Amino acid sequence: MRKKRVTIKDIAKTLGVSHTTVSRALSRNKSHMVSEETRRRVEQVAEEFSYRPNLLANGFATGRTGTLGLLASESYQDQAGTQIESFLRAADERNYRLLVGMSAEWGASSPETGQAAQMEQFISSGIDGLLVQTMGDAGESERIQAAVDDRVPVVTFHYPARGFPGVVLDYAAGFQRATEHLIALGHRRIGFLGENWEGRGHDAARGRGYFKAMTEHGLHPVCLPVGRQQTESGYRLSREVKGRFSALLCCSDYTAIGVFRGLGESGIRVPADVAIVGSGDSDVSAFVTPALTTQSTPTRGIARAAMELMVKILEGREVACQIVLASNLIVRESCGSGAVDPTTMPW
Amino acid sequence: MRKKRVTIKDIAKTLGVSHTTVSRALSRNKSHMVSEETRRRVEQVAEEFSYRPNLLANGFATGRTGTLGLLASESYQDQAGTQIESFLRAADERNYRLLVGMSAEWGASSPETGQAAQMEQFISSGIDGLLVQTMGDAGESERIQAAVDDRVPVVTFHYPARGFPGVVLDYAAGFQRATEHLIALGHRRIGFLGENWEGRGHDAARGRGYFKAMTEHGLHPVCLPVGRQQTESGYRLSREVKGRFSALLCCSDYTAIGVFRGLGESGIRVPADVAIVGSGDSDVSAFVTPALTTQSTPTRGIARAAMELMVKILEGREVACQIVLASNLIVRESCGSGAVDPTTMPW
DNA sequence: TTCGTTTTTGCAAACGTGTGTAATACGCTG
DNA sequence: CAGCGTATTACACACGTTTGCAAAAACGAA
Repeated sequence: MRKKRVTIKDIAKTLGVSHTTVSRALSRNKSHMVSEETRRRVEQVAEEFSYRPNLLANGFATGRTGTLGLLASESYQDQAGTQIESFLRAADERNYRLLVGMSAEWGASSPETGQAAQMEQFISSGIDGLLVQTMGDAGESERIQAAVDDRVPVVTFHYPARGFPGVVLDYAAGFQRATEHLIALGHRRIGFLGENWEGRGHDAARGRGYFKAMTEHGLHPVCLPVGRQQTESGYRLSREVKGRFSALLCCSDYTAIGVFRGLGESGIRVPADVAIVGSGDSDVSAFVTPALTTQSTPTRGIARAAMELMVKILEGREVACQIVLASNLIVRESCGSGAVDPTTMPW
Repeated sequence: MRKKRVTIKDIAKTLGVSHTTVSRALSRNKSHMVSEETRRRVEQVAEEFSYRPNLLANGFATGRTGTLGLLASESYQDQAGTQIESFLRAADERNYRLLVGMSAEWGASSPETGQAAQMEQFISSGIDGLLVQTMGDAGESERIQAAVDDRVPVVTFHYPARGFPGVVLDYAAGFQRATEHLIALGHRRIGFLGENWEGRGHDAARGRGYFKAMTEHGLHPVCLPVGRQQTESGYRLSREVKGRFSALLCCSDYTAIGVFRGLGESGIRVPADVAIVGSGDSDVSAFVTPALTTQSTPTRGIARAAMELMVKILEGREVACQIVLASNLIVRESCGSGAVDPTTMPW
């Protein structure tokens, strides 16, 4: 910006060699060697001039930039931080940089700021690959397909998207298990608090698991739709619980915390009067009172696996595969099946 | 990657004009016009071929890439998500892309993955400007100076860094006010739970405000150092509270939640036995029980202001300035000065 | 027609790096 | 000494775009 860059040509000039030689000396390349003598001299001058390669030019010349696009979904507000952090860490370990975007819901707001536009920008910026957080709603795969148009390899995470390799968390099985756990505890009137119900949106898979468990046991599934502000929504929805439900499944730990508060204000006790299960196993979930029984979401594991998959694909060692991660139920106090010392939990 | 890109030369060839003309037709540039007729034809073909400009080449040619580097600090784990999201939104509004990094503590782990290395990578990748989350510790300004070396404009946020424009939150004043609030409520034995105490680290400014208020009232300041896992640390530290303190100031809402839990298990009531103040005004803070009195941290405001400052600097409309944002105390239940309906709080 | 002015277009260089191919130098073998 | 292989280096072009400068075209007026 303000200072003139040092380029390989500057180094070449000082040493009286061609810039080609400098380039080869610095990028340890198998084809076409450079004499050990020259390499030392080049490296010394490079060090002396504190030369830094221009990654832009490098990427421009080679077609690979060492940058990946990460497109997170803003509907996972509460987890977004941990999720992005995990990816940053995983990318850093493999010496990749991350162009991060957070997309609004599909079709929401102006298409300019939508997911498709973001992908377009990322691809134009020369990313080597694209990591997309999926929500599992209908037509998602086709939209990604249309936007990316095979220009760059894609790895999805969270939900499966047809035709794309990805890391998938089995939310449905997890929530089915959670529901069955509640049923086993004797609950019959079990409600589901999720942002979306049936078909589209990122709570749908959990909804399916819940639905399956309920109907298989001849019980009637009921959904209370949660809004954007998860904690506040839980708080508001708690008013509708009284007498209707003996147990609630929340698609987010934060929703559950809002419910805690609301029920507490109405004098309803958790878990004595109403059992509650959350989702996400966020850092606080073990420390709220009562400690939250929750569906674990291995955010860091997802990031790590997705990153590894991407690298494999970029190196041509893998073509297409879906890695399915299990989602465990972490039983604490809020479901009423016994207290657990929070410090013994395996984070 | 798999498909061949459409370039301006392809368009030029189809129309039988030079690629220069196409370039000018597409980048609405004042100098050297293109006839209205030609422009229409170019735009039509570009549309037809679904041409996308190669931002890499563009940036390479112009020296500006439309990408900013955002270097967040991982010690703000709990806020990182909201913080990054806010920046993504602000960047998107101004049509900038964001290369995001999260740095370990200065000097921690290998220097390869440290903050300096990240900055180096970002600058090499051709960012137009660098947004750095500061922690306010000694020597920070010099380290940034050394790493960036005037190659790219810098805007810091959270804490002031000598010599750099930035958006600053007045943590010290905020915590001083919070401490005085507790003193006014009659508390004398007030403890401070922060990651760092005195001098370095990102809780130091809060510590100074606390220290000032305490000593000015002839009271003895005491610090309980918090570890990485804020919630868990709060939980553990709560054991040391009994009989020692009547009030605690926590540098994070999550630490406060951990404390809640620990005190509750020991039969100590909040706020009846111990008053607690948090920091961050995170989404859950109004919904835990008791609702948390907390120092507000206008995360979104910081991002917006920092982004605006950066854009001004890039456009040459501003040179150096520090924008100071106030940090308010949001009084809820946990400090014992009265209950507040959480839904009436101004988020 | 000729000239001058304005508008439009093209040429060529530049940005920093990588890479295929040719050139040079050296040593070895026959 | 000729011939050949090998190790090292240089030349030249490519990547896709912008941009200064000059050339061409268009137009109006003398």
